[in-house]
Amino acid sequence: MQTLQSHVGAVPANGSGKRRAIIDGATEVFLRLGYGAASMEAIAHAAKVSKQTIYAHFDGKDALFEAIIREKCEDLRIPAVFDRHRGEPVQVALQRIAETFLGRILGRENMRLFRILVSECGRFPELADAFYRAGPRLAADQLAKYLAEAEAAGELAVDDAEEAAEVFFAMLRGDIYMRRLMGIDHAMDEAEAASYARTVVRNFLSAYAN
Amino acid sequence: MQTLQSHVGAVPANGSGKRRAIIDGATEVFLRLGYGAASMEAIAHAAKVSKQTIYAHFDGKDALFEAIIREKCEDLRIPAVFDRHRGEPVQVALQRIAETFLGRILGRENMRLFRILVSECGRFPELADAFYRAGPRLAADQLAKYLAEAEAAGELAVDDAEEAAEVFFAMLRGDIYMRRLMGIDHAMDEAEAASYARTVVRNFLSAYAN
DNA sequence: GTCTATAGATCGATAGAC
DNA sequence: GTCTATCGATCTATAGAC
Repeated sequence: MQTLQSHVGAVPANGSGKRRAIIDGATEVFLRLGYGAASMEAIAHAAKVSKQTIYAHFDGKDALFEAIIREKCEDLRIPAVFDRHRGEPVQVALQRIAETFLGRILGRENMRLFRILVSECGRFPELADAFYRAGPRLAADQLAKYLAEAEAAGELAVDDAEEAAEVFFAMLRGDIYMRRLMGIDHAMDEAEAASYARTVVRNFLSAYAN
Repeated sequence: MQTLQSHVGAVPANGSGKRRAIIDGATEVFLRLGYGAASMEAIAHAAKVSKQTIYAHFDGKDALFEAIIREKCEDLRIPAVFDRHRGEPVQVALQRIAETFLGRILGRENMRLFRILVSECGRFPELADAFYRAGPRLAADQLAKYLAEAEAAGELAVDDAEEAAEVFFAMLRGDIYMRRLMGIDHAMDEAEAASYARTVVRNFLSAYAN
């Protein structure tokens, strides 16, 4: 087994470009077709390399799949939309958070990623866990932290911040998340998302306002 | 092409048993392995018939898959838990509805069915639609009807019954539905479900109580 | 490292005997 | 209708030339 150093060093000027091309091509093919239907030949074609070049960089189909899914999960980590802005009312902050996440979680890339993880959670349980922790769990934890701070500041009445955060995101996903998952509905445009977010925030504040 | 009459009539005493065995075996294998990973040989083995016997009853793998998924979707149609009982408070009715559905939608069979529909919604879009209409959509419509009646009776303040029904089920699914889908969490026991249902009903009534 | 060519296994579907 | 045996296609992974 070669060292990481030599492995990385062995693909310098043009080689690293190949690795990027493989990952990008594999990401596109896996997310579009799913694990089973994605053939190594289709991936090689999408990446514009030969099959053997893929096997020179990755141990096999499983390892390639793991690599691209883990990279996608890292991309999920969201910017800091949960920071409490000085003087910003809770309703405004929640509206901003809701709109941000509606755009993200209902987006095409996230849908494809979630579908493939649901399909393959039996074969790759650790990948589903990685997704959950980098996505829904992290977001809920950060919102819970925000809600707890708002409660401490006397702006909300949440006795269980973690539970409240989960309720917020559950309402945010709502029925359209299921429809999107099954390919029934299309994504919302910004106006629809803003309107739906207002409904969610209103319902949430009805239950947790001070 | 033979008539339906002759086709049904051609599998009488022992033949209809074979057809049942094929459907049962296929259901088990498809829901356990998914569409792609389920081989016709594995299905034949599970049904205790030969592969050719399957092809005598079904046009192919696609047709067999469609048949068993459609049967499963029919099984989803729920009993009448939405009827307004005379004198029953809204809170009690919603609690009963919530507990009933928590047991169903988080159950193992429903999870497996939903996973495979999410995986194959690209290949079989009409099956995903059939599931949605027989399951989540039907339930939400029935709850909306109940909520509208409760509103008319002055027991609730819902200006949009359909929206309120979707919010109710969205909260009911909550975070655990996603965890269950990805195989992270196990199903709730009855005590957990009852406790969680109380939280949902309380939050719902906070937003929509009269 | 990268290519072409192919081995080895498995799958969906079918042929032919009974 | 049901069985055994097999075809043709396709897949992952590898061998060998450069």
